[in-house]
Amino acid sequence: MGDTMATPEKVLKSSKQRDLVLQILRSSMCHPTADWIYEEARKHMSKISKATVYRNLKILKEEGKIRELSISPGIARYDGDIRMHYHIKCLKCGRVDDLPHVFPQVSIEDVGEATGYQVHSHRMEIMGLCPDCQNDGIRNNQMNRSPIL
Amino acid sequence: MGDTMATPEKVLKSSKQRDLVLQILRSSMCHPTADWIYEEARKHMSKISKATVYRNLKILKEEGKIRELSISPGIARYDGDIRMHYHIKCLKCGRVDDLPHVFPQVSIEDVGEATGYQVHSHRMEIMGLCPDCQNDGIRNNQMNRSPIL
DNA sequence: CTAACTGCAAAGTTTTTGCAATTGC
DNA sequence: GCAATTGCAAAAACTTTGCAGTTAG
Repeated sequence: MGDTMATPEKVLKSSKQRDLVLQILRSSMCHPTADWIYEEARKHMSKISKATVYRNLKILKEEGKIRELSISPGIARYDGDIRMHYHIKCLKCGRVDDLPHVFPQVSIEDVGEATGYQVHSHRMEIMGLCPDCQNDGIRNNQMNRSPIL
Repeated sequence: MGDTMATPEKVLKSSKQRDLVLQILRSSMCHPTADWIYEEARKHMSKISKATVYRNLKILKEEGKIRELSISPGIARYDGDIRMHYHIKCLKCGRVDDLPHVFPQVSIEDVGEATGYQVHSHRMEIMGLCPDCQNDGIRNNQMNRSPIL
């Protein structure tokens, strides 16, 4: 027969570690890096390993429960909010905020016709100076947030 | 201490290596990675080192002559076209194309008022399947690291 | 029971840095 | 000359993988 075998679907088990990673991501507002999540996780589960964090981020991403962002070149960041939304990023301190959902929708679908692409999704990133960085000309960036670009 | 000294501005010298990197980037249409640029550069200057490529990419970026893209999580890509334009990326093969400049402008500046940010620039990335990938096997949803490039 | 999951350590990638020699101005 | 630049190699930063032991179903 034609190889019509179903996908060798992997059956997931639950794990404390994966739950923790997801919970951290959902309750943080800073679009953190894997390393930041790892440090956070150690506070609740001291023996958790970085490999486990990376593996679970990958699984959660494939499950569609979290999103992997390309905001900083050379480093992946994660977002526990999978709803369609835009980001705004500070050029000075690297902080990334969510844009209010009311941001005007563009009719992206038209792009498909122009390019031949079959459009699935889109993302907009706006860059500038956050309120804090506009004020202090001092290099008081990063606060308690995750790493800088 | 009235440290009012002017910026210790660094005076750039020209170098064959930097010129080569810039020329490669301007004549390539594939939004390449640093490594791709390095391999390309070796074809013209066999002794060039990867460190030199990285250093020059950084300098060119700071000079504003090229742009660093965040398209693929965990790896930086570069663009020799610094004009404002959008990108469209294939979810299957990872290829990144430019969008026609006619793409409708959004009034981004309004975002400043809503967020308190001082807006400098913005970028839009649209994702989907490129014409080639729409045809062959239907194993989409891969989010792979572009095998192309 | 057994396949998924974990911690650890080792390896793989991508990017940066220290240093002596070279080069542009 | 002097500082910017280079090649090399080593280090740092980020991510994945192999393996033996553990755990959920």
